[in-house]
Amino acid sequence: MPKRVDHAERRTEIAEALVRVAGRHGLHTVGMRDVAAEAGVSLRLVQYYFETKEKLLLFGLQHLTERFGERVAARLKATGDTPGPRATIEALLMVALPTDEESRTFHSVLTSYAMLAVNDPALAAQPFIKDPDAAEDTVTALLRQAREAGLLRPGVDPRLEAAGLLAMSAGLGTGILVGQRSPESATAVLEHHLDRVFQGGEPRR
Amino acid sequence: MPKRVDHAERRTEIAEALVRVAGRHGLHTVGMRDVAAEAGVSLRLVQYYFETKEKLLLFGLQHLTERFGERVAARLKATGDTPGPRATIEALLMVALPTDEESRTFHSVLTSYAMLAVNDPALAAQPFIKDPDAAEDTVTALLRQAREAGLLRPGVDPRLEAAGLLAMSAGLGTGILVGQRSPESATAVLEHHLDRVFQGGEPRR
DNA sequence: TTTTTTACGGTACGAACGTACCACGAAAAT
DNA sequence: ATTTTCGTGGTACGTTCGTACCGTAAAAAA
Repeated sequence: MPKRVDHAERRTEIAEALVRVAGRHGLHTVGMRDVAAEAGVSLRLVQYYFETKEKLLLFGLQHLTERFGERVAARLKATGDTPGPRATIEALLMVALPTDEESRTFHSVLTSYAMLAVNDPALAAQPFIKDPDAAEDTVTALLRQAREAGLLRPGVDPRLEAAGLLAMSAGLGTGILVGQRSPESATAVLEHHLDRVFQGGEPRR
Repeated sequence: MPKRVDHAERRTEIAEALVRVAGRHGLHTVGMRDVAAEAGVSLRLVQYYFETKEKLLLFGLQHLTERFGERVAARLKATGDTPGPRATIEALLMVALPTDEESRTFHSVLTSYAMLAVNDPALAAQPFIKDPDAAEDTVTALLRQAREAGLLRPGVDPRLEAAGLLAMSAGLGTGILVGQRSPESATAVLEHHLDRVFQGGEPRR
């Protein structure tokens, strides 16, 4: 009974199954059969929608970065009503931290992809965050805006600071993932750093 | 002609072969046969010295973290003669950056291990840096020492700052690895951040 | 000197993997 | 009404992987 099927939708479902099993057992363990089982379809179907495993992996990465981008955007809009550049930046950095199960999956699978990409040109060609430097540009813009409002300490270079902030957040994320650090201590570190970037404010304890 | 052989030495040789092929083709691709070929021994020998792949992987991680620790220590001693806490910290953060081939391998293989450890209890039990928080402790001590010498800006918490610094360095490292950032820009970011942690000094450009 | 380890080679086995092939009912196109 | 295309299942093939088994020369122990 082949009623016409939306390929894009099916591919998305399968890609999400891929991400789920990758989050549970590690990206290196997932085979097409696992993806098929997780998606509740036959192995043949996975083959049908993605001819090869490489293509499935590639699409999975694309999908994951998109989802992540959406998550960030959503978080931004949610915090956007009560602005203040610092709060916005804080929110931006926090979504990257693996606090709940979903963000843990994001972080670990995305990082696994990154490690694959180190020796795989096809994956390396794909960006790991929607428009690679979009996040950096956003934070940079936010910092510039803050500087013009006189909220920044003198001597802070928005571009360099943005890069540092993002890198720190990523590094802290990995730390949480491997259990070296708790989410709370990670946010404390971030908070403390932001205290050193932004002018005045709270004597925080 | 079985002249008595130093097991520890052989195991080390094999482990280094493992690290080399992991660095070249990715940790996920290495099989026992690859390791054997790279080490110039037979598959049987790898089996002989490490009964199982899991044990080989485990030992490989241990060995890698040791090598990394030694590398850091060496760099520290090299910079130790011309002290100044800032120079020392800078050196410490720089060794973690994947600039040459060797450090690229360190970073990528170690990070791959970290991703494996996320869903593998046996690996998760092993630390990824010699004495997990040794680096953090060192940097913290250095910062305290700097503070007492009046070199730090006020309000800097040594412990939190150390954690942030290390996380930033790790994050920048990954950025370099995947080609999102050049080593030069990474050091620029680090430098800029240190400028904001340490008192006075250079008007830098 | 006989016996037991030690260090090592070769090879085969069972499982799992990605992929290719064959089949088939139903809808769309002709 | 016939033919083509689409969505899907099943299954088998070739490869590779980790591991286990068998054998054996030489050194150490007896």
